[in-house]
Amino acid sequence: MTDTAREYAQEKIAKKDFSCAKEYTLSMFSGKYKIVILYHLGHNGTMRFSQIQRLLDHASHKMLTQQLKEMADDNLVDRREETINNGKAVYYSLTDTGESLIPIVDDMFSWGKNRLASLEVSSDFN
Amino acid sequence: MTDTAREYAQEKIAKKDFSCAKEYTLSMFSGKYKIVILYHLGHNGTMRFSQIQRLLDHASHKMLTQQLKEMADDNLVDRREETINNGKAVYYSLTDTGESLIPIVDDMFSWGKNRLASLEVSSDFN
DNA sequence: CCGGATCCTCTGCGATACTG
DNA sequence: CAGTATCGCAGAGGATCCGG
Repeated sequence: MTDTAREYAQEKIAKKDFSCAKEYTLSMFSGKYKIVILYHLGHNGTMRFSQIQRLLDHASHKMLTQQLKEMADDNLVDRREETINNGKAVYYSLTDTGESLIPIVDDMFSWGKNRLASLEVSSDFN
Repeated sequence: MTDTAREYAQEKIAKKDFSCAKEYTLSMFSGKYKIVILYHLGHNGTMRFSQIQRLLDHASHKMLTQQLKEMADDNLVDRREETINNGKAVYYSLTDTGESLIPIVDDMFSWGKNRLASLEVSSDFN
């Protein structure tokens, strides 16, 4: 994102002003794809960059790198780089902090699935 | 938002394609201020437009109307309009569907508060 | 295979002004 | 008071190229 809300919360925290719980919380989630990334890492464990990219076929290379970098800065994901003979392989996994978000992420998606299911049922009457 | 993700999910659903649980779920939350609005409506009950606006002092009039309209379209909030002698008063409250999100919203914020608290502690060592 | 830098396009969103 | 319409710009984000 390089989102304004994100920067706003980070500045306050940098100044030891912790009176921004809502802004802060949102800044953890609000990035494009972040929740989906958390979800996949939570359920698949460690993944390479290219694996994540394959799962998010709408996300551009740039966006993905950006989001993952932010999440690493926020200590939600771990980034481990390995150099192979020809190139490099980068592995991402959840930190403990990232893991602690998984229940919430799961709740969000199961809420969504339920809601979609009820929409689907009521659409039978069209 | 008039967000692309939101439109994407809505189009699929309009075409009776329900294979977009993640996109759909995110499109419910991802608007600017939506989570905070949910939070306040969940904890304060029915509120007038101007009351909500006072709580979100960073949100412009335009954005608030827009977000509230989207949430009403998504059936997360109820909109009740009353005409007073001089002008009009608009009351917003959560629908049952909106209510069903409150536990998740609460979890999000309490997660954020915990996380902030631990950041605060570790900053004592600077 | 991955990430960063540059360029260029498109859009989110604020400001303003107008309706009821 | 609440919502809509128009305009304008900063910034998000895609495409592409390069460097490791």
